[in-house]
Amino acid sequence: MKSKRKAVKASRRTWSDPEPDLEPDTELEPGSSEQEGSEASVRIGGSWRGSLRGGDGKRQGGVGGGRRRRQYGSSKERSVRRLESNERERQRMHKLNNAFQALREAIPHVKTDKKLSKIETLTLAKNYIKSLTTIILDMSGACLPSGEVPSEANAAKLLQCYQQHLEEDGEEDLTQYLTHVHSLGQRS
DNA sequence: TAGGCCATCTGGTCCT
DNA sequence: AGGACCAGATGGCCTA
Repeated sequence: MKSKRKAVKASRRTWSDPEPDLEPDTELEPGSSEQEGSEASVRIGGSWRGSLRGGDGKRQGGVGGGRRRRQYGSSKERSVRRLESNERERQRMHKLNNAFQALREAIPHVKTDKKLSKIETLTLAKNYIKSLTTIILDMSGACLPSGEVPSEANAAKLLQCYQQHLEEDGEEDLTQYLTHVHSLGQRS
C-alpha cells in the first residue's frame, strides 16, 4: 500500500482556511443564490467550478425555483460544521475502502505486486459471483428434488439450501459450502 | 508528459 | 435538525 494521503493537502484552501483578504463575516458563501451572479462559475473549495448540477439535472432539488442554502449562524459556526462534515466524510470513505479491501481479499485473482484498483475489484467480483452461480447451478442436483432441472428458477431453492447450511454449521465460507454440495452430489 | 487512480473537500439532497 | 449519501472538482502520486 502506498503511503500517500497521510496529511491533508496544505495547498487547498478550505472553509476553515478562508482567504486572508476577506473579513470572515463578509466572506462570500460559495454557490449562494443571494451572492452569485450566475451559475456559470461558482467558487467551491478554493477552486472554480462549473454550473451546479446543471449538467445532468439528476439531483436538482425538489425545492421549486432557486436553490436555498441552509442558513447557519456565524462563519465560525459554518467552519466548525464543515470540518465536522469533512471528518465524517473521511471516515465514511475509509469504511468504504476497508470494504473494498475485504472484497479484494475475498476474490481470487492473480497475485501481483500491484493491488487491484476499485474498478478491477468490482469487475472481478462480479465475474466471480457469476462463475460461482454457474457452478452451483450445475451442481444443483444435490439440493434439488430428483428429476428437477437446474435452472435460474431454482436459485431460490439453492439460496435456501445455502442459508440452511449456514444456520446449521455457522460457517460462512462458500468454499466449504461448495465442497458440501459437491459431496452430496457424489453420494446421490 | 499524459493518463489513470486515488484522497479529500464541498454543497446539494435524502433519510431518520 | 443533523447525519448519511452522492457526485463534481481538484491536485498529488505513479507508471508507461
